[in-house]
Amino acid sequence: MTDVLELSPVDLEILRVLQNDARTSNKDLAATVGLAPSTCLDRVNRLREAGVITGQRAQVDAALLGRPLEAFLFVQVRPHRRPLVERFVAHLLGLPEVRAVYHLTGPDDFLAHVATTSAADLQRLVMDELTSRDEIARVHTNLVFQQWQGGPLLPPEDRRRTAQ
Amino acid sequence: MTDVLELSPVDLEILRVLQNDARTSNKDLAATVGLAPSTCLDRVNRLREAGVITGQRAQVDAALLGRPLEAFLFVQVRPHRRPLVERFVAHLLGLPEVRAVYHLTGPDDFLAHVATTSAADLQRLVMDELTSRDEIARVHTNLVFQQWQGGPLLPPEDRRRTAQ
DNA sequence: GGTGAAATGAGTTCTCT
DNA sequence: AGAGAACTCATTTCACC
Repeated sequence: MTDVLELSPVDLEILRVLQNDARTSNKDLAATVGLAPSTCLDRVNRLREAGVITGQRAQVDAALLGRPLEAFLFVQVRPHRRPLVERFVAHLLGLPEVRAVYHLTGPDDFLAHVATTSAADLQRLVMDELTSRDEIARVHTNLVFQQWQGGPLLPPEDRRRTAQ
Repeated sequence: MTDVLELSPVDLEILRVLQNDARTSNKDLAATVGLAPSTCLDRVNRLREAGVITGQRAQVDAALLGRPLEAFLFVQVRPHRRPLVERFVAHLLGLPEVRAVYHLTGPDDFLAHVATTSAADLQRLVMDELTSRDEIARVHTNLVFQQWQGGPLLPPEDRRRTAQ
């Protein structure tokens, strides 16, 4: 848990591989980065303990799960005070449609990424779960046409993107 | 690759567990969902082949990697035509700061989630990589104060959130 | 579809460098 | 910090229900 993290080139390679596929076996990972499996396992464990790797989650196809309509909701919370805001965020995170919530600067305080079954479901979400609440001043809704994920996140000095 | 996916309660349990931790061992997963390991492995493979599970990525702490300042960039692309838009998105995805890109409805066409090293780095990103391009009409920048991830994404009929 | 045993292969520990 | 052997345990296959 040091503030100044020393990440060797090998660590960066590990982070790159695991951000592409978190289920890469330790044996394969070791071969890719040029270490013995035992040594490689050690480095991965260090990265976990240091908090650099925070978790690994399976990603799912929202449309195949019956949620083909995604949207971003821009929400203005009226008295922008902490207790109200915390309860509002907790409420959002309890909804099955919510993929992520962001607290932002700017005129709209919160941004929620949601995945809904239909336009009717989206309308219900906005009206019954958001605008019906006292603390919600305004909600703007924008649909998601398409989305892309960036490559692995790496420290600034190691700018190189690999082919894969 | 069927259009109508039949997801049993066991499949949903599997999706829930793997969205929490994609490295859950097949043995543990089988025990959790109440199947023999061999059967469980079969179901997970089916979910992969059906495209329901699209991948699994390690998540990293952007701040610990030296990127403590995250932001959303709202970008208006001027002639909103396909070839221009595709090159613009490809350019964005090639930048090491970009975590995700979304094509949206509304006045701002694109939304980019970025992780930068500093305000100066963010300024450079906006000015040198975005506003300097001919097709970019406008960029609005909002900083991210805090962010939260929603729970596992599940089909609409199975609304229940588990305790975790 | 589900199971359990058997074979294969990986994860993990330990000692040594 | 890294390596390699040895041990342990999980993954995967297959014949059967």
